[in-house]
Amino acid sequence: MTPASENTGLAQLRSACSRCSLARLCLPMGLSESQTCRLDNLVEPSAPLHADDHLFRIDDPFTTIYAVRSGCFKSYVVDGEGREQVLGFHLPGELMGLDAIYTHRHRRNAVALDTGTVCKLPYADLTRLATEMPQLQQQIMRLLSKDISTLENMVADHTADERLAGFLLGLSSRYHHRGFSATRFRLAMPRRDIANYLRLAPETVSRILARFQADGLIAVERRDMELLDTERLRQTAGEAHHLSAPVFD
Amino acid sequence: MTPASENTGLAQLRSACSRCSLARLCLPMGLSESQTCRLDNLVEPSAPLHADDHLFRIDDPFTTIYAVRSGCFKSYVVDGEGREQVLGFHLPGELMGLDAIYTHRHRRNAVALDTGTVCKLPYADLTRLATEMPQLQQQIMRLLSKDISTLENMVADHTADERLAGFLLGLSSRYHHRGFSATRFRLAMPRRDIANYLRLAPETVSRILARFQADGLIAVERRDMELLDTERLRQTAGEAHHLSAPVFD
DNA sequence: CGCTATTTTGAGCCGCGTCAATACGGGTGG
DNA sequence: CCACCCGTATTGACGCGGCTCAAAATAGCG
Repeated sequence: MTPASENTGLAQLRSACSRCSLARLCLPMGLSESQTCRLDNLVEPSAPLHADDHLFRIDDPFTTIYAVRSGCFKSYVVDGEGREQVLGFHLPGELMGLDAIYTHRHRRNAVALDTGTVCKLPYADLTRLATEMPQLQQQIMRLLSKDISTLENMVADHTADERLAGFLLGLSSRYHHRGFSATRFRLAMPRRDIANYLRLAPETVSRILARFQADGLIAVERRDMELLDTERLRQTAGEAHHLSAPVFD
Repeated sequence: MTPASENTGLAQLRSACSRCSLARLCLPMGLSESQTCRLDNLVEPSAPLHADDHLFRIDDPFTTIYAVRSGCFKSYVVDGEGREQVLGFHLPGELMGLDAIYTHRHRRNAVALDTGTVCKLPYADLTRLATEMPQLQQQIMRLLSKDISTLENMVADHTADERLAGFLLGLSSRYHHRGFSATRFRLAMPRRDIANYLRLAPETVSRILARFQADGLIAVERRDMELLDTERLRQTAGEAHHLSAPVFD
């Protein structure tokens, strides 16, 4: 192998947002090709992670923002009584760690739900680049602002039916934007995590999924989900259109 | 009056973050004196607003970030069935409108609860200045990130007791940071708004306040609130330390 | 094939919302 | 100064959505 091809190989391995199929969903969204190349130099790809591998834990010093490259991740906190509280599921192209900017320490734990990889973005380098690149600054602020909008959606007091319907529609939309089917997908997370995320009991999730199925809204078999009647599902969700963080629309 | 003194007068009127007692809580936090002066040139003070005056409404084009200078403001959305949903109360030094960055349109309504004033910050100018002033960029991102943390606090499924105790402690902390008493303050908002913000029924708020009073935690008379036992109040709040957006600690 | 984690199903109960009535307070006009 | 009125707040009775506890069914895995 020649040094030249070695370099090319290394550059590809080093990340190449410019060639990443997720670029239009991720941090490079809206950046020009040359701007994306400058971003490439910051990004460091991770070794493959496996289920239960943690990316960071609460109170870890905040140095890095993580972008999901493949797989599905979960972020959560643990309260004083040891109860887990799921705060989000993160699909490829989505960022994790943004809420740590304020405290300089992570405010959540982040863990892989299955095998996956991430891109690491050193925050100091990222902000330095952002001062030189107004579009990147804009993009970071837009992503922060979007997280706020999504959380605002979460705080509304929806019924269990609305929450679950909204969650399924949100997942559907996110998978669709990534080139997967909007109506058939595999749930990366157990019922327990879905229930916890939606602030419901696992039993409630099971019961409602069963009823949705009886009503012909969905066909569900363990982790395999099919949306049969998205229109009625949307009516059921009501205001909770996209109960699934972060939202892409 | 000489032109010089006219200019000085105008500059003071034009805002003077440099002289504002709220500077250490607001956007200028962490900026040097000369940096704050550059911010001064952007800021435009508002005419006094009265109760029920709106700053902006949902779907208004987003051009401006608002900083509360005096008074108390409420932000809320209205859902499809016409029900109001309170998303936050905003005290002096706090910013409103940050969640509109993503969509370029406002996602909430903002209204004065009593007589008050705000500072208007044109967003385009602000981001332009931020590219030249890394500390300002940092500060905006920190404030965005803090809003995320606060909302994360809100989404946890606390009991009604925890929510209300957390809300009172949050208000207490915010008043304290502004130089007011941490134990005696006047509620700027009616019970209905408190209940709505905490996702409770107004009747529930009344009942719990009555019980808190019977238990010696507080003394409350209409809008006048006194915290008698903050320690037990904190125990009651549990994880909901600061159920009041945005948080300052 | 047995072991364990996950999911489903059933029974009972409790926190909080809903509905309704009452009390309070601040403003207005006589 | 008092009578009246209306919005806000309180208090009580009752019902329901979703949680808890318990047990059975199913799937993944060594």
